[in-house]
Amino acid sequence: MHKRYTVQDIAKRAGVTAATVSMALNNKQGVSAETKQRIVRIANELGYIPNISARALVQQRTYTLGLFIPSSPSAFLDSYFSNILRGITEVATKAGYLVSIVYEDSVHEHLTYRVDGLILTELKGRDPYVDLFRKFKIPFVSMGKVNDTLPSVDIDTQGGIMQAVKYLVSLGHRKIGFIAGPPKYHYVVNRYRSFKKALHAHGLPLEADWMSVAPNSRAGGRQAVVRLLKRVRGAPTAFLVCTDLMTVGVIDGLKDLGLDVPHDVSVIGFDDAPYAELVQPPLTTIRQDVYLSGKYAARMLIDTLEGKQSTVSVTLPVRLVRRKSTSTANDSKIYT
Amino acid sequence: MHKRYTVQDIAKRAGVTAATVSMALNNKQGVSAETKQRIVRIANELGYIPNISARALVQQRTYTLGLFIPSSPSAFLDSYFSNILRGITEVATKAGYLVSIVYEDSVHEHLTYRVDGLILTELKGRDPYVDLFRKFKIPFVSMGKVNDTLPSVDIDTQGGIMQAVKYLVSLGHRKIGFIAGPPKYHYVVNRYRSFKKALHAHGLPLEADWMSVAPNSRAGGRQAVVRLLKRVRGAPTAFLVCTDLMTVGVIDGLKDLGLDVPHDVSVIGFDDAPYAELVQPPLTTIRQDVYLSGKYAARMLIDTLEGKQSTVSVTLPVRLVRRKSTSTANDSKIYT
DNA sequence: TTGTATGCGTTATCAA
DNA sequence: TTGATAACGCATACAA
Repeated sequence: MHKRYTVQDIAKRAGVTAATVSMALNNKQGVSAETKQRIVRIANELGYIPNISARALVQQRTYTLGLFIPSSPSAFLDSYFSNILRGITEVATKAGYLVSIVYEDSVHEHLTYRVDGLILTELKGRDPYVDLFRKFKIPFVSMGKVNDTLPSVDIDTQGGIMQAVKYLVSLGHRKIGFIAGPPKYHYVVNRYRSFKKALHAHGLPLEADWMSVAPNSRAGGRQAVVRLLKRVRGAPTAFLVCTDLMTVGVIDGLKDLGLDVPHDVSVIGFDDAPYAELVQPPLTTIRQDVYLSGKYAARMLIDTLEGKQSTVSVTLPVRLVRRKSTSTANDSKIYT
Repeated sequence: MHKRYTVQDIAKRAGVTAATVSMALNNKQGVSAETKQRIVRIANELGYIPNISARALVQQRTYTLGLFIPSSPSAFLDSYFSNILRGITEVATKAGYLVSIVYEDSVHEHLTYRVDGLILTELKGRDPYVDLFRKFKIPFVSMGKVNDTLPSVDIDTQGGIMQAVKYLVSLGHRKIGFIAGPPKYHYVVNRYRSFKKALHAHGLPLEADWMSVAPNSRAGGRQAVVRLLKRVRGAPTAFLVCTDLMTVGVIDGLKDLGLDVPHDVSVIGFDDAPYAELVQPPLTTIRQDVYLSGKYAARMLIDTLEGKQSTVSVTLPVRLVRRKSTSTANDSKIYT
């Protein structure tokens, strides 16, 4: 690249000093309109770009946001991170921030001097990192609520699951089971709790037997539903499943047992992953807009970094997408 | 965070000067073993972490790698970026580098002072950015070969497609068509060229009519195959498709025409996207290891940044994954 | 083998 | 409203 101009270069040409240039370019008060105009013009002509490192050094800030990702993210298979990253990066860029990836393994190296704040994903129940970040006083926003005091971007899990259960009830289902992922994750227990509330709201029974836990994977879903149906009599005619990924496995498992989706059993997933409409049958699922979540998270984090008043938490809407994995209740087959 | 120690702090405690500390910590020659040992010990005790901004300022380097992503990446639906990012970040972190995301829209802001080098994805035919980066003298490694002189990490497209065609031939197919994505992308023309070569190697005819171009999307695949089969007589019994995503659409389109995959027509995809084994039928496809590609790219870029001898390009193997979208040739239906 | 001096480019403080 | 000066933390050239 040709030459990298500095405030000095601009100062010289504008017949002022570097300090004035700095003030002018940063819209500080105390610079006359004319000189400011002149300085800005010269800066543009020269294609001046400030040296972030120098600014960072004096201001003790890096102007970069970190996206914190657990080492073995369970959501890696789908496009969760692509989307969240796009949302974050879009608003961060506009605000002059860079977005960096921080993996669990390397938190310590990056904690100091590399990022001004973090956006946290896939938090676990008692997450040691939350404590670490608080101790280090590094600002963060969590994707998914941790507790009521910590800043977070959450989705309306409750509302989404309420829609799903309501829809199942409208199809005649009264016995609804739940297939859960690992309960160490916040989002998993949130989804389960919401499920319980939704059942209650509809006056439906909650049978402990109708719940099954497994890893968040296709194999997990399969295994969970097979185990459940083998041990239970008077089984559910419908299942709410923790994630779309597990839902695919649940459909496998049902098929193993000679049960057809949606003819014999209805299933509803969560997330609306890209493959949700690709699989057979296309999944009825609760869609969340991860891209939008990313934008909110970045906005909130940047606001707090810049000392602006920021909402401590937002809850974004979700909506039920009706596809082919659900139909009217049909007890005949299950009861044999 | 408690206190951030500097080289000064260490120097004071070690009874030496900051310069010596710097040299010791960076393994430069000219520091006695004892003092070096002492300095290192103190640094560890204090939990010293160097201030990257200060270092960057003096060395004119940022110690961050940029992953350059087009604004509307066609591969966004699948986990391409998640995987590549993971590969890049793993090796970058170990080498002390941070990885940042650079979107097309914001290249200019980030070009200077924010990244030391770039890893390029989804390059187009005459990519203006390549010229820009060369003009700015910013080192880069491209995912997918641009030309013979520019550093790149590529996959053995030729080998993979050869395997695929060979497999189809072994199943009795002699009339093989090709469904292509937008020819502005390098990878698309690479795949098509390899296809032509593979046909030639097996003495198979290449009919211009058996090729169809469409956007890299599910709808694109569907549309491409339907158009092709409507205008052509004596149609192919098998298709090679540019991406798994389009392959899903091709299967849709075939079904529209009353054709079953794999009974009537065989199809082979490319990439082995996460959903490749989730769809019906599970796709036979050419698998590439994007994660590994990311690791190589990061390694190469860091080597060049640090002045080490680096390979200008590597070609990683791919392999044919046989699933259910292919079977023995069956002309009966098509010919009616 | 170690110390001294200097500069990287910016912002901030204070004086003019 | 502007200028002079210092400081951020580190690395390096050169002197001791």
